Amino acid sequence: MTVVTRFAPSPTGFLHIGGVRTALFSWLYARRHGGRFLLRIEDTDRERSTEAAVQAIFEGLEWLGLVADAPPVFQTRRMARYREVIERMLAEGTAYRCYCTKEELDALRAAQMARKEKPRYDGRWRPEPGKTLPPPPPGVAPVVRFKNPAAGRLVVHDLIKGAIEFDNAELDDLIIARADGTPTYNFCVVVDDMDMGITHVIRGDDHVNNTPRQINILRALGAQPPAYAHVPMILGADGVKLSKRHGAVSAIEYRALGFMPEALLNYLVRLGWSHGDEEIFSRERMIELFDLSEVHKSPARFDMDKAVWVNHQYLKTADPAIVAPELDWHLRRIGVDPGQGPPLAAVILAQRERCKTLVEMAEKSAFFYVEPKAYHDKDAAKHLTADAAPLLEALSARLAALPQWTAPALHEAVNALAAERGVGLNKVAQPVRVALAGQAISPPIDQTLALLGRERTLARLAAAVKFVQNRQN
RNA sequence: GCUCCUAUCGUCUAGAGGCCUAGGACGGAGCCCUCUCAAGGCUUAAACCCGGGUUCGAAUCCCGGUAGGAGCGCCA
Repeated sequence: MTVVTRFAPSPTGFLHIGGVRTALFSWLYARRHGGRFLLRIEDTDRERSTEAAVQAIFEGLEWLGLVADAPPVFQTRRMARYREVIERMLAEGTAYRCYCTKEELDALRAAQMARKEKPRYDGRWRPEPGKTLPPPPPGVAPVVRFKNPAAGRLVVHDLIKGAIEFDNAELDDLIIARADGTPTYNFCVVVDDMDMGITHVIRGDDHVNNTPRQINILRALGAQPPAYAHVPMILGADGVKLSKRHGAVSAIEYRALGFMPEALLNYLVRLGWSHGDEEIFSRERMIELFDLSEVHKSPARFDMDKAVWVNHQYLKTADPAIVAPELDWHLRRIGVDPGQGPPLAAVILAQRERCKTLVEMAEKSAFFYVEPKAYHDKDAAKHLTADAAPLLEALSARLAALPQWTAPALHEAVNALAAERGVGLNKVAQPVRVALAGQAISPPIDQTLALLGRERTLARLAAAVKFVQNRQN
């Protein structure tokens, strides 16, 4: 049997990071078993679903590389099919019409709560042998309810949580079609999973309580229920359900925060899953090792510090050709055109040890492409001093005459100057840093010079000398 | 209230009855290295929710508490 998994978000907002993790698990499981991963847009809630949200889902999944193996299924385009199945169930007696009004139902619920019972439909329109139903009241459009088995137990063999038992008596007759004829969530899910040939439903564990109902509907339809795996949700740092007030919850926000897609995936896969002491997993390695049976049953908290650490591991080791497009995106985002200046790959190699995120890398690398707006106050005060000016001038003259503009030659030139003047290397390097980068932070000075190029270097050294002189007057 | 789920350092986790004096990672503290910022190396503090049982032996199995979470919609 070929494994078929699916990710089924509802387009009512952004692509939630918790959703990304279940999508990742579904994707990995399919890949691991040579199966197929499908995408389904659950847009039956016309009120809240938006086209923008659909686009956000596509965009997020594409950035992360969690691509489906077939075009997405939209539930709103399957209404005819749902109606057909409802008619069939009505005809077969596994569903029935219920003429209760919302007001009646609200009153029922309130009464049950007052009696400290679990609120549930009392079955007043449920047909039973020997039971006489009241005549349908005029003017009430009926809903359709599923006729759930009244007795017996049902056990869900969850691939993550193990056996979970439910009493059918606990499950009431849920509505599968509204008064206006449109189908409801639990019903659509069942029909879609059946029609799409889903073999493994991997979803958030807020759905465990829906599972026995869905299995019962599937059985009523004569279909073989898929295997289920309910993954625990992701909590914020404070242990409360991850929400907007925790900062970034939308997957795409992590791009803006400076994450590499592979790093985000790596961090996410380690939340609730592990393989011994390994921390870093390439896509291939995840696919090779991932297994639902090793997914934790308990929820995990999102730890931004660790996520950033993982990101740094990727920046440090990834092929610069992979990082370059992302850095390009971030530089342009802050108004820097990396077209004129050193190749991005070379800058990445020089910067990646000291940058944990692409935001940081872009900020620290902008000076290779544009003039620093101003000197960092404290750094200028400390390093662009009267003592430093002559050193900058001397270095400038030396560099202007340097035959080879290469890191080793530049290294030699700077060292020689410091030695001749009898000062430590830092006495030269630090003022040069501020002159070139605007602040006392940059890659090793020889690399910085090599990347910046002769023309820009000489111009900025001259400007720094002028800056010192102006301040003295 | 009812149903269902969960429980190892601050956080993510290893742990399948003796290998546990509970291991790793992030973060913290300290030291070393060093032209800045980093990176790196070394050292260190830090946890089995509680109570019963089973067993020669329990973080691991069972029961009961406690705490947290999810669900109980003509939402998905």
